[in-house]
Amino acid sequence: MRDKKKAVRYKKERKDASRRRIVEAATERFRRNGIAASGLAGIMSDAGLTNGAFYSHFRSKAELVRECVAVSMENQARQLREIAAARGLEGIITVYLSAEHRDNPGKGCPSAALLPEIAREPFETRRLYEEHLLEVVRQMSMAVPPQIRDSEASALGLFAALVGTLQLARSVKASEASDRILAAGAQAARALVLSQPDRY
Amino acid sequence: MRDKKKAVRYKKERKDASRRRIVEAATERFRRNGIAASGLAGIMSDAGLTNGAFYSHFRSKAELVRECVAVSMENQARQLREIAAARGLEGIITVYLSAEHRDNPGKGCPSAALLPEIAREPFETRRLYEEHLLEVVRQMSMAVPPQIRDSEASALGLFAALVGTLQLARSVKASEASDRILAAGAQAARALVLSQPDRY
Amino acid sequence: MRDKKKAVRYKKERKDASRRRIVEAATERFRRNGIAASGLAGIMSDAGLTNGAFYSHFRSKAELVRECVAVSMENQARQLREIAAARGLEGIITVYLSAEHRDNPGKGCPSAALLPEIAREPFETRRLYEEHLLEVVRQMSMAVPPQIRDSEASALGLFAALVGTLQLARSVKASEASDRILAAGAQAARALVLSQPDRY
Amino acid sequence: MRDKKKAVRYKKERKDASRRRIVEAATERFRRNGIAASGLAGIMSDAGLTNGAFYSHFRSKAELVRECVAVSMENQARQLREIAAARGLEGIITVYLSAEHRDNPGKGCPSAALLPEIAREPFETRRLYEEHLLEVVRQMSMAVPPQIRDSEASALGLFAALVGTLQLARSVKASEASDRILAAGAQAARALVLSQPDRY
DNA sequence: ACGCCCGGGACGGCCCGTTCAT
DNA sequence: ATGAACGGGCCGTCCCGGGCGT
Repeated sequence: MRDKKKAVRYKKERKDASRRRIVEAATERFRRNGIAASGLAGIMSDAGLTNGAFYSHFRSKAELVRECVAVSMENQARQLREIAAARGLEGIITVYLSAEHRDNPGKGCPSAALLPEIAREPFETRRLYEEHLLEVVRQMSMAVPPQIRDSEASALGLFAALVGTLQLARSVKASEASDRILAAGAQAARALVLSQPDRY
Repeated sequence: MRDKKKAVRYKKERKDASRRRIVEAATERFRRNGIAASGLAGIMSDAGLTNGAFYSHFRSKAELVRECVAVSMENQARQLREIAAARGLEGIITVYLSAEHRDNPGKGCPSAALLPEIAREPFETRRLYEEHLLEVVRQMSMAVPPQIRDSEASALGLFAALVGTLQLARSVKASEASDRILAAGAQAARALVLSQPDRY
Repeated sequence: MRDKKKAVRYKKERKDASRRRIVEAATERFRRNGIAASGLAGIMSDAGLTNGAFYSHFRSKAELVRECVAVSMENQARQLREIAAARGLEGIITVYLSAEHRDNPGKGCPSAALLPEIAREPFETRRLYEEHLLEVVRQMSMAVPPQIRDSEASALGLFAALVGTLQLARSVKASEASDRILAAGAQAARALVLSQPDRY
Repeated sequence: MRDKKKAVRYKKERKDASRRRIVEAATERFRRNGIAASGLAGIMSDAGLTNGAFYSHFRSKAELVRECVAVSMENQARQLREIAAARGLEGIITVYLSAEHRDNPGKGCPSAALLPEIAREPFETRRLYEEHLLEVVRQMSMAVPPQIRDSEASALGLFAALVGTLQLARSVKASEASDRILAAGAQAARALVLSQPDRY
């Protein structure tokens, strides 16, 4: 009995390795090229597999999308918690609105890369997104200075500003305006949540 | 001779009317369903034309996208100017973050509906977007209270916050969280640009 | 106005020619290889077109199947009427159970080639088949000798015997048993409907 | 040594049991959905096994098809013999053309369900089918009344009529015409082989 | 050595953006 | 302006092979 479990476990780990590679490749492609524009064949190829293997891991592309949303949002929540612990909201703003983040959408914030597409996904995907979004916001809200009353609302406003700023910066990339947008967004973000005792 | 000119002129007007209908239909569809997910056949059908007529108006779908970006951004700039003149930034925030705007992406802000897709478009489209974005921001910046020093940066930060907030609200639409997001975004937006008496 | 109609009419004829070629190619392939085993690409290729042209003629493969059922059954009804007029039921039996018919399913009776698949098709296809089947049987029943009381039932029984016999002969083809089956089937068919005065 | 043999024997029995379950599941699916439309995955699932186990039992789907043809035809021959022994040809006609047989193709006559597909199979499958068909016909021919001279030809004609009738009835199933077809086919079948007193 | 199931290609129907004769 | 036609891509499913483990 224990042997069987072990064996199953071992095989499961092998399969999970493939599954993880698929999810990683898909998350990268989705954020870089969009969901609709990312074909399964290309994703599977990135994962070192062929398209025929896809359906032993996922029932449909929609299921893969849900998995990618869940995984990438969880990763983001974890990263935000770490940055917040080390450098506070200032660190989050700096990292989020960095040129590196702007120039690598494939590895960056899923919200900045996918929000309009997520809004058009079926309910189940949106519900999943909301769940993880609230967790992301919660991580940020815990770093909001105590003198700001509604920390969750503040974190939400901050996150929205970050997402919007990054998208704007990406849409005008290859121009100096992009850096100005990042700077303006960072200034606005700081104004929103950094302690400004003279205002209270 | 004059008659001929007149006839040509007349025909040109008819053609322009068709072109305008195509752009209107496409703008609506792009904002509602996304660019990649909007087929030319459906757009042309909405415009009361058939498939084949498209290429006498545009060289490619990419060119249509550019035209739609330009036209919808111009419309937005005009609307913002009018709202700003009548009700100031407060009016802009209220209208932009209204439930009506959230629930009708097809008639709303092109940036909120399309930014991640625009970011993946070729350079020329992004250049065009930047041009119109700056005009939109300029309209808003003119309504920024004078005591705020860098009015353009403020307007940029405000616009980014509005766009991000609306996208978040749409991605969890039909959830009670959506209204909370709109409220939090509006609060943040007001904090960014509205008069703050204690600062005087 | 008349010119326009003419032009439209002319174009319609061109389109109908393509459509007819598609239906002919599909009917041939369906009867030869079965419906499920016949891909649209091969059918379109037979029709001298590429797969992309299919959907300007039919909304789906199912619609093509219906069209093929209707057309091939109509053809069969017409052929049976002609043979019956010239040579009576004896001619029908001889032609239907000929080696040529057995060896060319692609050009032969759709019922013999497709009945089990038709039985698994959606209702609309089966309804269509029934409609045309009754017409086929009616053509045969008109040639049933008057001394047989229920001519429609007799024609039905005859048609069933012909279909079953042809299918059996095809399933053992490449063996002398096939000819014996055709002969036995023909004998049975004649026993069913040819005038046997001593029995009444 | 003897133990080993026993173990081998035991294992062989287990393997044979698996094989039998596969054949049963496949026979059911083939007759219900057709050969081409029945996937191995579904068949193996019905048999309580997984996809990959298939190829330790059969070299290919075609081999499974042959096995299914052989087994189901043998079963049919046995059933026909039993019915003939108890109730003669009248019993065979009644049972074969019953509503129950029409409505349960998955458990019924393989010829009625599969003949056109069998006709398209490679030579070896058709040879196998012929072999078993002749046995089926022999069982029926033994019940043909002695006053009919060529009992095998009569049985062949009868079987063809039964098969054709059942297929027609199935192709218009859920229509009132279906029962009429069964009745007409039964009448024809009886006319072919049952005692005709006025001939004595 | 039977069974599990991941994986490989190929192809299925359908739809896309684009062209061109009318 | 029409819409048939093109060619290629989409997601999904097929049959089959083979490495691993009981």
